[in-house]
Amino acid sequence: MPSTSIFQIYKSLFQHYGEQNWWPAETPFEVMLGAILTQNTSWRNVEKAIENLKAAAALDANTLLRTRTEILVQWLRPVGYFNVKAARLKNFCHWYTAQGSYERLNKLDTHKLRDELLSINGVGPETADDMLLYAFRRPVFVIDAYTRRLFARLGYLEGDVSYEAMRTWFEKKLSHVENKEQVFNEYHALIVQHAKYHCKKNPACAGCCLGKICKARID
DNA sequence: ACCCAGGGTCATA
DNA sequence: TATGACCATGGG
Repeated sequence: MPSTSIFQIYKSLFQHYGEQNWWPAETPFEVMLGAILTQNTSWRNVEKAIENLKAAAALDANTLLRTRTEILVQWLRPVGYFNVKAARLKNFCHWYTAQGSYERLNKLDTHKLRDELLSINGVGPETADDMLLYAFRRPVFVIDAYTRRLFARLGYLEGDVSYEAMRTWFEKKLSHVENKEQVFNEYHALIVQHAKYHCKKNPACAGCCLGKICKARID
């Protein structure tokens, strides 16, 4: 286990990349739709689909529920898996409207809200945590493939530990920090940013995903 | 031509 | 519980 703290890695990433200002969306509802649409899909493609929904003035639960699946699928085409995701969006909208409103949902404690989100077919642990962190501003640490890969390469964890085990591990390591919600928000975004723009563009980073930062300040 | 992208569900053993 | 198949467009 490397000696550098998990919080120190955060500080290094933040110093290197700066604030990420996630999630790129205008409303909590848009955050939640985007979280489903970006499943195993590049954000660039999600933006196109969101644009289609906005152009059709269909970025709300009731309109989406009224929209015929054949039409919705056309709007979702750029994200891939459009048949699957059209069904998942409708599942989500059914749940969302049944809950009444965002304000009402936001009254639930984080554990209860997480269970509710996970009960929706098409919302798994990572998508639920995206929603909790970026739509409901709860201090939940999101685990994604980049997080697994990075911290496995740095020698902190095995890459195949369960989602829950890894999430609680991070939350424990960061249990002392102030403004947890804000730190978790930036941390996840920074990990994605790092994976997208550093590892691939820095050949020297081939074996160590934290690249220059890792060699200069962490290892 | 191949691989990956801000995953999740379902059938099978 | 643990794999594998499947979903499907767009960019490198």
